Amino acid sequence: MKHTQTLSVKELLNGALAVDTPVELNGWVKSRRDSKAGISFISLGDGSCFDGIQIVAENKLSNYETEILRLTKDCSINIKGKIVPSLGAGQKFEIVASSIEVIGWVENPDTYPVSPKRHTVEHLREVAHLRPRTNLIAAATRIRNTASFAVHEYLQNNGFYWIHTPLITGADAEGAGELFQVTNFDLNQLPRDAAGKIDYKKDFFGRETFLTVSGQLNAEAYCMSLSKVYTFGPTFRAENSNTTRHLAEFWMIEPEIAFADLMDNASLAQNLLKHVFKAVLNKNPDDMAFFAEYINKDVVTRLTQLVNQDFEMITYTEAIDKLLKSNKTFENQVSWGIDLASEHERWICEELVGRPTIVTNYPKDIKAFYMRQNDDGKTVAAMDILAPGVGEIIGGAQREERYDVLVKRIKEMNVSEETLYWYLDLRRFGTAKHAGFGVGLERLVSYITGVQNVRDIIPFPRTSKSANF
RNA sequence: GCCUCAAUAGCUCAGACGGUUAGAGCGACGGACUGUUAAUCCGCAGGUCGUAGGUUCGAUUCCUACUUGAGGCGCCA
Repeated sequence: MKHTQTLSVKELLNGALAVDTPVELNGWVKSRRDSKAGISFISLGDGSCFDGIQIVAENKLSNYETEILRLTKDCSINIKGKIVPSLGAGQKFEIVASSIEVIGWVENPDTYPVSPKRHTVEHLREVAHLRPRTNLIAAATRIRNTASFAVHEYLQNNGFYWIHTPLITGADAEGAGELFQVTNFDLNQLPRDAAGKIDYKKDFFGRETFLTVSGQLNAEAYCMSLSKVYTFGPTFRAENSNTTRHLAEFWMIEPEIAFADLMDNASLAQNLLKHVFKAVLNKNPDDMAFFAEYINKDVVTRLTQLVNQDFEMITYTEAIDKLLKSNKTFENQVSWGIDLASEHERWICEELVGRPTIVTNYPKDIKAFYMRQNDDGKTVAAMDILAPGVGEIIGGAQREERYDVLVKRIKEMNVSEETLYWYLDLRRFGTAKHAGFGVGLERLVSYITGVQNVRDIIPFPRTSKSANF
């Protein structure tokens, strides 16, 4: 039976144990400072929170000369000692060690890729298995966790059911981007039919299949029974996108609400985002302070303001009007009917509005087949939420619930009616107006933290020509 | 997919009309000092200048191709 408790750094720093209580803890050395007076200070981290706890190691420890003085960043150690009020500034509590056991040394600290200095994110991506040991990636990871949990929390508290939609899909016609094909064919010996075409009847699923680009269509089926549903999982796009805001594999949150229109949709999106912002501000103040100090000084103030402020709403037509009157020259010419280019979106949310902006009612010709046609015959009930610095973090719409209108759109836009028969069935049997949207988790966390590249928000980024680790 | 830029020490970067021994900061290592906090100060080691060709008496420097990385655009979340 152990006499001591093993606690996390977070618990200890929060004062979970009374002074003088014996304690045991495990973690990794963040830094070590020696005094020739015969005392070393080890900052120990275990990832439970941003800060490390200070370990005081005196030279009377049996392995002081042989081991303690050789500790470098990220050596793993076990400490037994007791918690005491700190004599130094900077922390309330510290641990006086009665024993320190080295669990794992760091080989060749001179070439260790995450040495105790600032590194570029580009370098850290090349050592993605070691980068969680940096303050930057650890903080982003904790915030990603808070944001994810807060999404579930908000939706669950508001009557939504989490639907586990499939990752493998036969629907290749969602128009949301290029797909990764899923097959167990031997690619060197593809079975052919009489016409010489690849015979997918012989493939695992007996048809062509792909990784999903969105759970939306499947979620809509469940929405037409459970009323308020959402998906939250990985999504795949085989676009050869080379930007700071695209990944081939990313996580998306897609709520879908029945008997709801575009305004209900926008309101849900806004409340969901505000809840997530609030949760991060409450649960990760230390991590956010780090981003404010090293990445973008505005990240905390802007989130704080947003929590208490409604997002700006503007129609596409109004946006075009403002762009035309802006007296600014854009690379891409502005006229009603164009798809907004990045420079236009940036101008709208960064310069015109200065905070996240909901743009609604886009021309139907630049949007997906399932979006509900407005009475003007020219626009659809779509919405994008644009965030300064990141661009589109949410895309959504009220869905076309009228069978005839939907069929007409499918034909006009050359979408495969055959593979979508089941989707059309939803309009034939008890259809109802409904709406939903997709939030890119990485873009959301990128906006929250100010970290510019989504490759640094997801643990192991997958992009074109890059799937290491 | 298109365009642009980059590749020199473990990391971040300088550098040279093409010409002996290629520099700095950080990190590592050694020392001084200190209840220290990204400590401070002193010192030491560390390089096939991305790969393959070409031009040249001579290329890390110029040219070409390739590889890798980054950024912008498009597509979107």
